[in-house]
Amino acid sequence: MVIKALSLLDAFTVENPSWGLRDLSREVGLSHTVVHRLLKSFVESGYIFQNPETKKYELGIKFIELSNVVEEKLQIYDWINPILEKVGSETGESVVLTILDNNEGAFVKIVESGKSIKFGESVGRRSPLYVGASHKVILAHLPQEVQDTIIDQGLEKQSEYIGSRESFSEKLQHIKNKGWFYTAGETYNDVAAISIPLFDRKEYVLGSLSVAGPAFRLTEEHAIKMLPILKESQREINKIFSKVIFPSRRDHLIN
Amino acid sequence: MVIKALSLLDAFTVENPSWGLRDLSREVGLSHTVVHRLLKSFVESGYIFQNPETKKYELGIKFIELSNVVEEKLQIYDWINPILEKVGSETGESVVLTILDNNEGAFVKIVESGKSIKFGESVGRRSPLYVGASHKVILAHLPQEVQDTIIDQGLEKQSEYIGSRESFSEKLQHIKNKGWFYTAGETYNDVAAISIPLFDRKEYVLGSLSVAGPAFRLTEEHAIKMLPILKESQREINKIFSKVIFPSRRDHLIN
DNA sequence: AGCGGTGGTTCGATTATCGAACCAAAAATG
DNA sequence: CATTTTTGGTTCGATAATCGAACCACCGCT
Repeated sequence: MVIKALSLLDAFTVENPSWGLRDLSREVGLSHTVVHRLLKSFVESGYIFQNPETKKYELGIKFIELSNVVEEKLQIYDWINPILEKVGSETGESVVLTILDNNEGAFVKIVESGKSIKFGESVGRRSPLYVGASHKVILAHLPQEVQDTIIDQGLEKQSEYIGSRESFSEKLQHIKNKGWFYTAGETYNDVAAISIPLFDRKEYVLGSLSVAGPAFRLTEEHAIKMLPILKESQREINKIFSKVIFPSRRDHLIN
Repeated sequence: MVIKALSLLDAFTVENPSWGLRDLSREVGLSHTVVHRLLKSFVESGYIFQNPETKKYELGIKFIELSNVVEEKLQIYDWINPILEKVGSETGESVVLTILDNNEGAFVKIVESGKSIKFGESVGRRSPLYVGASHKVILAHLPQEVQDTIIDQGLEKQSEYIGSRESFSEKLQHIKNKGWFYTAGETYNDVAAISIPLFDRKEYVLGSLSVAGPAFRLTEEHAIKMLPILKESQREINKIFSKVIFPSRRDHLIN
């Protein structure tokens, strides 16, 4: 079963990039013999590497190669990066491209600010749509029913992020009307961000563009000054995404 | 069989990033029903994306996420990139980091030159060790038996790259003695490159560092002037790779 | 209408997967 | 420092998923 095999890969994260056989089998809830056989296949194909000294397993360089295939296809290097970098140099803060994928938001590209205190997140981090400005601005532009089911999920798992259903729904409505969203110290105490949604050719939300930085530097007053450059970049990126179809799962969120 | 499933992914390259079901099944030599089921699992897990309009399959954004896990673990961003960028700015040409993986060399990082005519290759491209300067300089530092088997493979498949076994072996010996290698117009007519090998803590070859550019600009005379900066960077990268173990398959080439 | 192509599905024979029980060796444990 | 626990890894028969011929419906082209 391929899905079982692929679920192994999800265990390898920036925080936890290296796994022992038994630990991994416990993490994914499969017997260690199964995990061992799967890992052996992954190793043979070059997708997972076993450190010969520690015997621990980690992701192999094949992922660097394949990610480049995706990024070339998306023309990230040619078209999107320059825009993010422009925003970065004009604002002096970190710029984050978030993409909607299967009920979650994922950071797909981060342009770090040159300053010593920067946005500490890294590419590949996923979280539910109800946490963080960059994610909420996406959620706000999804259909009402999808918002409701995602709020339900949030109330079950991490109700501290939501509060009451009514206030959260109103907040989303408010975000949608404004077309952008600023938060300070919501997810992480010292982090502030301003986010603006991105759309595809059919005007469906696809992700968001954010400027993030330390809360003491990126005040709301300061962030609002960034709106013109954000809106300009939003238009440019929307134009790109009206031609290039982004390979993320969001069919079920739209129809 | 997971290996069969993973062999699908190898079909997705920069040149060929998008596949129809039937085309792909012919490419990998599996019945289309099998490929269909495998693709369905990949899609479900987010590793492959099906373009809803063309129905064609392509790699999903999960690969961008996982490649970031690898690169963070390797501290590519913190330590290796700055070195490559320094070489790039000092030489004004493209800089390429090639890694030895399973009888092949793979481009893992490329820093493009600012000039309009640049090195046209992209990350993820793999080729046998007997083609190109960056690969030959690796081959030259592998054990004699490994060299012989790889030369055998080359003579069978693409003897035009080798010529006679004796002259090729001598060339490799020569490269090893010099510790670097320059070529112009060998693999591609207009491309020249100078390469220097990289080693891990046990002094085994791990990859190579190259400066590449158009042959008319990157003459041998010009390339030799880059040797000091290349050797300095070689030392720095070796130092990094003596601490961080690179996740590439080369055990069988060394013992 | 007919042809050859596409993506996708069904179902019984086949074949790989699963996991308890098993090593040897390396860490903890007292 | 002998004992217990835990590690990565293997074996093999019962079991459950994979395989693929034959099958749709659909599309584009003569």
